Amino acid sequence: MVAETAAHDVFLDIFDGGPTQELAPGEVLLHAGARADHVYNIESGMLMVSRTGGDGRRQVLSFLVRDNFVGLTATEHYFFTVEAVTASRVVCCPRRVLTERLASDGEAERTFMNMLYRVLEDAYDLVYNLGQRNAAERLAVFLLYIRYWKRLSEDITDDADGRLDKVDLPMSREDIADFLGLKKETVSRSFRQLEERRLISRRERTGVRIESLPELRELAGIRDFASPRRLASPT
Amino acid sequence: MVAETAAHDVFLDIFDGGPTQELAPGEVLLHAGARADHVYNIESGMLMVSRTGGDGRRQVLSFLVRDNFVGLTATEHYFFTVEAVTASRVVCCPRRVLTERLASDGEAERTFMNMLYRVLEDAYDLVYNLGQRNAAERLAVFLLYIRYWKRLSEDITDDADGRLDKVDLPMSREDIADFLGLKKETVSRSFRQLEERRLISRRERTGVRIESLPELRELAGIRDFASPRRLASPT
DNA sequence: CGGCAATTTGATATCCATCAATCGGTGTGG
DNA sequence: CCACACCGATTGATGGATATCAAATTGCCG
Repeated sequence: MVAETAAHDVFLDIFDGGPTQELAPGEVLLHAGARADHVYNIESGMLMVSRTGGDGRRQVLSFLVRDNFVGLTATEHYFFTVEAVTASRVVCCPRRVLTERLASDGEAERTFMNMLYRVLEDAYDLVYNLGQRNAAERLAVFLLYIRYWKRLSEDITDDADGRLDKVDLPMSREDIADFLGLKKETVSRSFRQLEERRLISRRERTGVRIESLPELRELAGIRDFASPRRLASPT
Repeated sequence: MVAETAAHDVFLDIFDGGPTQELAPGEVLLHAGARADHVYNIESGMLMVSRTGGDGRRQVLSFLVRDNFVGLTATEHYFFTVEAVTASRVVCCPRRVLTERLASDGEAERTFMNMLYRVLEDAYDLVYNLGQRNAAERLAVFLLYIRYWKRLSEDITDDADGRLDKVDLPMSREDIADFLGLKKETVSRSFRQLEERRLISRRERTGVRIESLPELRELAGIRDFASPRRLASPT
């Protein structure tokens, strides 16, 4: 895990001293179809990547946190829309700078490619989740996913005091629904179901406490997430 | 498109003279979890990439045809299982050879990375399909997907004689179901539904003729597939 | 405290899964 | 060449999970 961070740092310096941008909740950082001129790194907050069909149906593809990349694409245009879930700060870097860095630095390029592989594995995790699991199982996977991110973005290695079992869900029920391929009412009912089975408890709007991690994992059918770090997301 | 093929050829030569392997329908080329020692290129036939959960649920992640890569992974082990759908022939190459080639040849590495991006876009297409569309829509997308592959693998650029509208589905209904997150009975009923709406007609087990491409596209909610080529698939 | 938006809860409808036959093609042996 | 058996696909009947529509509640912010 530490090695992973170090590897990532190999080219994080392209953002050093770059202009930062503050985003309010709901603010859009970049639109699907716009020219892909820049890449961003997240300094704080949470962003959301989504794709909306011609008929308005929206699929949320991922949630991004600190040190995740935004704006990666092989083409001239962004494929997805990225917006802020919570107040966030991002650093900007011309896409050309990243490109040139990768072209001139073999180690950076290999590291970057490993990042892409991880993102791909995440995408396939989501495919499995949507294709094979029911509503409660999808929500269980989602909670473990968020918990995992929290560990990473807060650099928690030891969880003796159980901080990891209190996860915060700043996104709306509808955002969660669009991520899990469900409707918001079904998400609500699935929360209640997990609560009645004593796997979680809730406080206020966004707070969830994991009461039984083993049972939640069993429901999710997951030992743990395979990828040691989720670093990038193309758009 | 031509440029794309040329770009691909940049490192296809690593397979030159390599040992080939014949696969019978249903034969497994590589297992999830096995050591990732080799990569393969498909010379003929069709393969299928899938992932099976601890409880036996299976998600098919993609179907692969000529010149698709098999066995790509960032880790020491394959993540997915790859098996033959039809009788197939693959060429083998030690993974190290590919790695070294990419490390020493910047152009090859960039080309390879673009392949990865395309695979990622495919994966997100599938996410949208599973998360947001109903059974008939998913099947419509699948048919267009197969049709698109056929165009690529047979190098059809002009379709004056309508060959593209006759697509062949060599995989079983269950394979299709596991790809689309449905059950085989639902796939059957969805075929019938498309037939009753006169969007397709069927001959024998595997033959489908697209009777109204515009209407099929409208149902799928797709103008066309964005990626000019689908080249690789990690495992 | 009051009002608004998000969430939850409730009632019902729809779609897909499940279970159970039947069909149909394919291959085999008489 | 035909009869039969087998296996995948289709069709039918029913059940269950999620969507939809509507109302009540909660939390949030002025």
